Amino acid sequence: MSNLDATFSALADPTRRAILARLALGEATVMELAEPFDMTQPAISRHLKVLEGAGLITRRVEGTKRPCRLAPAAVNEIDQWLGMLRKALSANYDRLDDVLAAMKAEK
Amino acid sequence: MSNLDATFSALADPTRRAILARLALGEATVMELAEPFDMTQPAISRHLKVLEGAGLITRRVEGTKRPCRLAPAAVNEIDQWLGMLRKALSANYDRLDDVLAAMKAEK
DNA sequence: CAGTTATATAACTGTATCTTTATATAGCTG
DNA sequence: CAGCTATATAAAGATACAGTTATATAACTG
Repeated sequence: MSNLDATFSALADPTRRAILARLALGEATVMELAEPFDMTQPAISRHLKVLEGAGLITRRVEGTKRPCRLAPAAVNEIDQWLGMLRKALSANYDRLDDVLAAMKAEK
Repeated sequence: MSNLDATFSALADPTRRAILARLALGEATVMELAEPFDMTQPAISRHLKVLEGAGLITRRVEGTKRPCRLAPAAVNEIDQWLGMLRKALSANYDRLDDVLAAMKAEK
């Protein structure tokens, strides 16, 4: 599984995106992350494992707690890949034949 | 299923990302898209349906062909969501306590 | 119109994913 | 050390997904 596979499929789950949104506010432990969800702790642990595997978060050990925080690597990787699409899209936008085709398709 | 769910899970598949990469070079028909893959035509048709459902491509009718092209909507949506993470990551990077914690974690 | 081409849909199979309950581990605390 | 807290792992079930073959549709072509 390529790293992009792991990253995109990690982001495909709304619970995991919500966890990331929470971590955007700052570090949090597993219990803190689990609290807003109507879901058991093991389920959250698994989601965190997926996020960590994708390089979207890191965890450190602090006694019995495992505080999580956002990691930049995966986001950079996505950005890089999306860059290819963005570039193609803006290039297409500038091409006259594409614009005309789009207009025809709209009617 | 939120639109982000659809978009990210569409991108989680390497075949679909390859199809998008191909479309970044310009419009292509289903057969043209299927050709490089060791996979049957129905499988590709399905992938295209997923990409269309996610708003990543559009198709027009041209006789018996259905040429596909990239669509900007989904990419914009992703960019917007990733923006939240990017912002949080750069904010964290600037915070001294986070930097120190990261250094401690490294040892 | 018959045959071929381009694409879609259906039914099915195998595998992966999300969630749960039950249990294990490891640190903290009285 | 007994028991509580924070987290992880395992087994199991339900649902979703990617692929296949077989078949349908609909437009071109001679």
